[in-house]
Amino acid sequence: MAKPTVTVTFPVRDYDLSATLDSGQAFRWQWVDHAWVGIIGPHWVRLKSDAGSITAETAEPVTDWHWLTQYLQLDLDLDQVLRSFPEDEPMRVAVQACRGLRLLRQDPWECLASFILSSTKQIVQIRQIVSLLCARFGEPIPTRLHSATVNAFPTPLRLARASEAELRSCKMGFRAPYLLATARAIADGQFDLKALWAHSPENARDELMRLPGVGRKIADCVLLFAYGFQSAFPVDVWVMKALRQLYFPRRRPSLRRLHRFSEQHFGPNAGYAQQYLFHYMRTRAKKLPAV
DNA sequence: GCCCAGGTGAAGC
DNA sequence: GCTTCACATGGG
Repeated sequence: MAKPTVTVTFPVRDYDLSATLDSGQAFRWQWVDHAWVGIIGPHWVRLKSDAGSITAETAEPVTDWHWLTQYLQLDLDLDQVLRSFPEDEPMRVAVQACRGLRLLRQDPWECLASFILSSTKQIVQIRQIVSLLCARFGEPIPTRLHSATVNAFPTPLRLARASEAELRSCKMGFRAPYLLATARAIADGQFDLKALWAHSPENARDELMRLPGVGRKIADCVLLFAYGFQSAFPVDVWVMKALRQLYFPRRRPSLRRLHRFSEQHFGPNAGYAQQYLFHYMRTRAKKLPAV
């Protein structure tokens, strides 16, 4: 067993850390003094990225870094994923625009709760809501920051004990009853997030969609960003725009049609392709406000 | 003021 | 099956 340390460096290839942590998968990462600062489970962590490596710094000595390598998916062969994409012009452009973008492997509960809060919200606002929720209900955890206290993501049990009004005070509006009911279902043991690991993607999706406030899109996000079902293909407003503009320029296909198209067209790593399309559309929109 | 945001659920056909 | 609407809140 390795000696406990507070820092570690991993060699990486084709890993765009900023694109990955800032692409609307996770909502707690902050860019502070040329580094990404965030919370993974009970760990506060600061990440710096160089040409061929990622360096992590924690608050307390660590022997087993699996929680981090798993979260960042450092063992994934990105080339193999990119090679599985369809060879068409839209995918070439999207990959070229953000090569090195990765999918994270997040905690299912945090991912589920965060995306329940995401509906018809901009990413900056989702961040704000999640931040308020953690500050108000999350357990304090050790940090190397002197300026602020840092909290873990609140447990289902803690949120289950909250009132709807308390949740609404975190600016989540009409999403409050959904989050509360979902937290209670999980805290009660009526719903078992761990059991989903054994399911097929389709069954796991059906299960997730039984939860209040969880429809097809949010279920697909959880399948993709937490459970690692890489065929899951969340279709939000940006991906819908991407598919319509890039693949159906002068028609207006239904959402159902787009789902069928995504299943047939993008292959076993469709979810990865989706994230490239999503990020491409968003960054392009930022650079070219007219389009 | 307006329109939009990593949507969902209920109600109407 | 589909379409329409309400639902809070804040950014541009």
